[in-house]
Order: sequence, then C-alpha cells, then structure tokens
Amino acid sequence: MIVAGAGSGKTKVLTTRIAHLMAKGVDSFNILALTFTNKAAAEMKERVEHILKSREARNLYIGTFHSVFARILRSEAHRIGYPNSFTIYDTDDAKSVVKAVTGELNLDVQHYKPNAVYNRISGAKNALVNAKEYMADYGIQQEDMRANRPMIGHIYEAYARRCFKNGAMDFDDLLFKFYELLKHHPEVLHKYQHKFKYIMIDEYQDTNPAQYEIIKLLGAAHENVCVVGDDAQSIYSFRGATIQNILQFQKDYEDAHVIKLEQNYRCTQNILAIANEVIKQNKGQIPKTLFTENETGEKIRLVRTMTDNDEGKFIADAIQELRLRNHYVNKDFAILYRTNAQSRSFEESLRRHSIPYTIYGGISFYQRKEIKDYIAYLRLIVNNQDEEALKRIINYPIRGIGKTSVDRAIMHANEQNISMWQVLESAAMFGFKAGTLQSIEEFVLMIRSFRSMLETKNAYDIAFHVGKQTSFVKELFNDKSTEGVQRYENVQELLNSIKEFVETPTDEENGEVGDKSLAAYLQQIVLLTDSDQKDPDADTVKLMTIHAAKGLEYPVVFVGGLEEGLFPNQMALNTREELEEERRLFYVAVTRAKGRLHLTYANTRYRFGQLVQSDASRFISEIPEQYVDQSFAGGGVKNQSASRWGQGSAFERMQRGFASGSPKEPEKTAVTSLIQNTRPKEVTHTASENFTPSDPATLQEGMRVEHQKFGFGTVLKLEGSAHNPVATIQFEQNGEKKIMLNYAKLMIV
DNA sequence: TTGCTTGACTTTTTT
DNA sequence: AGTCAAGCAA
Repeated sequence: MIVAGAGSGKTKVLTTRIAHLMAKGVDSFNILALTFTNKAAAEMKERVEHILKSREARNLYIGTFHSVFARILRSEAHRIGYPNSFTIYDTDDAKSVVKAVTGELNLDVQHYKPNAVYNRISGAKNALVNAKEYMADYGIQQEDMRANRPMIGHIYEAYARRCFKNGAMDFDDLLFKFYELLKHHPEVLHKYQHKFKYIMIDEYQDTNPAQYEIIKLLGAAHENVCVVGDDAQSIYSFRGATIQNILQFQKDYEDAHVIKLEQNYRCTQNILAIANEVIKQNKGQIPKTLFTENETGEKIRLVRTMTDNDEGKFIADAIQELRLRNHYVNKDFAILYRTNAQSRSFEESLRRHSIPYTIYGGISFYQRKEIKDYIAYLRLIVNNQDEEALKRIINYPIRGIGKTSVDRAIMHANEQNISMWQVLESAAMFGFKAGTLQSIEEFVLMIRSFRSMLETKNAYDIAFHVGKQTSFVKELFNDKSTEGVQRYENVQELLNSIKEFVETPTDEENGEVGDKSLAAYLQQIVLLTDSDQKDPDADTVKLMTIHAAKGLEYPVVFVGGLEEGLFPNQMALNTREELEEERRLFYVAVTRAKGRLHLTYANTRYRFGQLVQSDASRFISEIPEQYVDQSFAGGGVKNQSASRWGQGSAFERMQRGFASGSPKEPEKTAVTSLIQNTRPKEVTHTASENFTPSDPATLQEGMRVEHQKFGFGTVLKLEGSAHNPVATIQFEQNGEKKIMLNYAKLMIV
C-alpha cells in the first residue's frame, strides 16, 4: 500500500511499477490496473508504452472498475441469466425505471422521489446488499421508517426484477453482478484469479465495499495487490466510498508493506502550507505532513466580490493580466468550483473577454436528447427487452402510438409476464385499435429489419441505415433554428464516433479481438465521461468541479464560490464526517495549483433564480494570514463575514423572506389581470343550419371551409403526418389557426 | 392523440 | 433561471 500525498507522484509510481514488472518478464496479460476515470487509464497506458517503447503494453488490462468489469461481463453474463449483449442503464435510465415501478406499486411518486429512492438503492448495491437483504435488515428498515418511506425495499425489489427482465444493468450492477458472478461461479473466479496475477489500484481511498470485496476475491490466489491512495483526498463517500478500505488493508494482507510518499513535487511552499494547515482541522486523518523543496512562490490571493458576476469578471480580468505579464497561455489556467451550476457566470465573463475555455461536466454529449434518442434505437435493436429504449422511441418520430397505447402495452406485459416488445410483436392479440395496431406492426417490422443486419453489418453501417430509414434525422435536418442545426451536427458527430469506433484497430488480443459489434459500442459509450471526450491539451481555460479536477494540475488555479452554504455545501453540514469531506475537497482544490492560487467568493449570488447573500467560507478563516495576499481586491480577511447591511436591516429581512420560501400567493394586481385579458377574443360563430362535416381527406389547399366555432375561412396549407393531419386556415373573423383534422369538424363550402 | 400552457422543482459531488 | 411533467384544449 502506497499512501501518497497530493502531488507526490502516485501515478508515476504505478506506471513505473507496471513497466518494471514487464521488464522483469511478467506477461502483460497478467496485469490488471484499475483507475477511476478512463482518462487516467489511457494516460497510464500511454506512459507505460512510453517507458517500454513497445506495443506490448496494449495487452494490459487497464481501465476503470466499471469498464473492466463490464468487459468481462460481456463474455460471462449468460452465467447469471443476462444476455451477453446486456444494456447498461445510465443514471437517467435507472431513475426512469425507478419511477415506473414506483408507480406500478401504487406508491406516490411525489413522496417516493425517484432521485432519493435511486440513491438509496445505489447505496445498498455499493454495500453489496440485495433487495431481500435490504428488506430483512433491521437497521435499514428503521432508517426508511424514520424517513417515512418504508416501501423503498419493495421498490428496490421491483426495480431489480425489472432491470433483469429488461436485460439491463445499472452502473452499480456492473460491480454488484460481477461480485455475484465471482462469488457463485468458482470456475469463473478461478479463471480470473489466474489471469490477473498482479493487481494495481489507483485512488484507493475512493473505493467502495463492493469494489473492495471484488479485489479481495480476485487477489486471493496470488496476493499481489498494490494500491495507491491518499486518505486526505477521499471525496467520494457520497457514492459509497469508504476510507475503511485503506485502514483495513494492512489487516487483510498480513505481510503488506506500507510506503509513505510525503514529498510534493507539484506545489509551491505557500500553497502546500495552506493545504496542510486546513487539512489539520480534520480529526479523522492519517497523520502525515507533506513537504516540498519547491520555491516559496507567490502568496495566495484572496478576493471578495459583490456578486457572482463580479467574481466571473475578476477571474477573466486576472487571466488576461497574468497571460500578458507572465507569458502564461490559456491552458495554464483552471477555474474550479463546488457545483456545476456555478460555471455559468464564469462562462459568461470568459466569453465576454474572448478567452477560449472548455467546460467539463454538466450535460455530456451522450446525454443530449437527440443523441439519446438515436442511441435508443440502437439499444432496442441490440436488446429488444430494453423497455427504456423502447418507450423512448416507440413514438419518436410520431407514428400515432401515444401514451394510452404505451400504457396499455406495459399493462399487458406485466400481466402476462412478458416483455413490452413481445406484446408489440403479437399486438393483434391485445385488442389495440385498428389504426394503432397498424402503426405498431409497421414499427415492429422496421425494428426487425434493423435487427437482421446485426449479424452481417458493423455498428456504423447499422447506425447509418437506422438514421436513413427513420424520419427523425430528416426532421432534425429540416429544423433550421440555431438549436436545430446544432442537434443535427450532434447526430453527425455521433455517426462519426461510431465510424471511428469501427475503424480503430482493437488494442486487446484477449479473445474479444475486433469486437466491433453494436453491443460493444453501446456498452463502451455509456461509461464515457465528459473528461474522456475533451482534449486536455487544447489551449483553453478549463472549467470543472473540484471532483472532476482530482488528479489534475495547473500552473494557475482559481477556486470560486468560497461561501458558507455553497462550499462547504449546505447539504454537507449535518455531520462532522460530511464537513470533513468538504474540507478534503477544499484540500484537493488547493493542491491542484502548481504556482498561483486564487480564492474568490461573492457577497451575493443568484441561486434558484433568487439573490442570496452569503458569508465567507469557514475554510478561508482556517488559512493563516501570513500566506495570504489580501491587497488584491475586495479587502481583508477579518470581519468579512459580518453583514454589510447590519442586523435586521430591511435588506436582510427581505433576504430572509425570499430564502425561507414564503408561500407564494400570486396576488392578482390590476396589471397582471390586464395582461391575462389581452388574449385576442375569439369571435363566436354560429354554424349554418345545414352544417355537415366533410371528409377531411378530401380537403385541398385553397378551399373555402366553414368551422363550427371559427366561421368561414380559406385553407392555406395542409401538413402533419398521415396519422395527424393539420390544416392551416385563414379565418375571416378569427385570423390564422392550425386545425387538427382528426378532431375539428369542417365543412367544405 | 397531440401540442401548448402552467406550475412545480431544482443544486452537491460521478462511474 | 431554466427544465420538466401534468393538465387541458383541439
């Protein structure tokens, strides 16, 4: 176990060890290295290759826990009842399933919020607790009772059953199911124990119990496990990571060597000093003091601004000035923050200053609607049990299979205990209306025809064909609004990425060589993160959350939003443990800086669309003044937390009023009621005595028609799909209106 | 069944 | 502020 402080060269140690093992003759097939991001994995692979100057490194199993296990599950999943081409649900899919089964259990979705329930389930899985155990566990049940949500266990069970039925695993399942596979299939365990004779794990402080148990199983045969971690940088406990894994390590592996790396090669003395000072406030740490032989460096700059926009402006100004005076380039700068929502003000100010930037995190490429829709088609083709994908596209583009029909299909599926797809395949047996039935049959035929390509065509050909055959890509193309053009470009980019996937030669030669199937592609992309797709060397200022910045370093770092309630975050002020994790987060943020560090905070900031006032973060007051340059902007450290408006001022009372979310009573003032009444009044028309509706199919552009309510008019345009024809009519009394011909009654005059 | 309006809700961090 | 789902008119 290597306990390595920030900037002490963890990754270098790991890569060197791998290279060393291989130089000593260890077969690269026998080495497994697990990281937390694909990016870290790619980097490690590259570095090993660089050291060895050979392509031998390509046989290494280096990847994230999730991607490595997913890959193994791709060839072993059938043993635990899953199709090998199982779908991986991302968080959105998973929450959607939670919501669906909650509803089916007749529980109130308002009360059993999918988000909260999903987090609960996720937590259980990360602790290797299955639904049955969840319901039987007294402690867990007490917790749920106290939260007044006693039925979460049942939701968990239904959720797990549904995922299984859909042939789908969520992120946590990739660990949980892999664990179960090893646990219950000795021959599989044996196989991988002997394959992975050397196991290495980066960022060990962020592993959860599931990962821990898996490693214990895999490593049991050879007991050659090398972990690298830093308890002071443990920042993922919210997803089940526990520091216990580090503390427990020596007990589990009796002859484990512990090596401490305490020299920092990254930061200036000043930066390291404040990092050490702040982290000292935490009680639950392995005591160690990082030192550095680097120069003293500049003092830390602490800046207070009036508003969040001013904060953004200050940073943009500072970047401009530092670039000019010190010959920094854009990529030397990083702006770090606690929450993704903070990126907006920085983004705006950088754009105003024409400083190129890259934002990491937020909505990733694959989460965009048009991409998810496209991918849903591909998912359904590969795995037609995938109900989430099916629901997403069954009526996109609109083909007249609406909510009622979908609900009915789901009901039948549940009743018959078959998949929704199977219901659609034999739709004739379930009494759909004739029109709907025809639409369903056409849909089923189309998906089947796509599916028949799976055997013979590669991922790109299939995807291209799908785009051509369905009209939704054409729809995107025809949308010439800015967003529409962007969406179309995104779809093109998706196709490019598939093409690239197909054409890149596979690195591994582990029996899965050249797995260019659609299933392989789909399983790969869902595990990609934003950081994996963006080029870190591009000459742009980088914006990201502190979590995303872990493992990275920049010559100049700005940490924004150092305010009580934001950082430390309001949600993390309940227990000492939570607060200490926030402090570790601050530690991580600070130690990203090599040369210069700026800490900024704003007096007021918009949150939730409302102006809130906040005090300086407590972390600021934990920094000894000697390291801080306060002359910069904004003013001194002392008394900054005191309100500028004084206690009980009108402003403060106003703030409290807003903040406490006083019940909104939309008083109808004269003005609002006036506005509401400005809608053009329809001129009522009494239908002619001989009014008899004509067949809408006979309608032609330019015809004169009568509408029962709107009166006489001329047909300007006929549009809409065959299922839902729409006519634009210029009425003599009521102006231009769009009329749905399926419902409105028109008489041709 | 569809498309628009309204109101509710959001923000912690991520594989 | 911005997104999303439920509710309602056509």
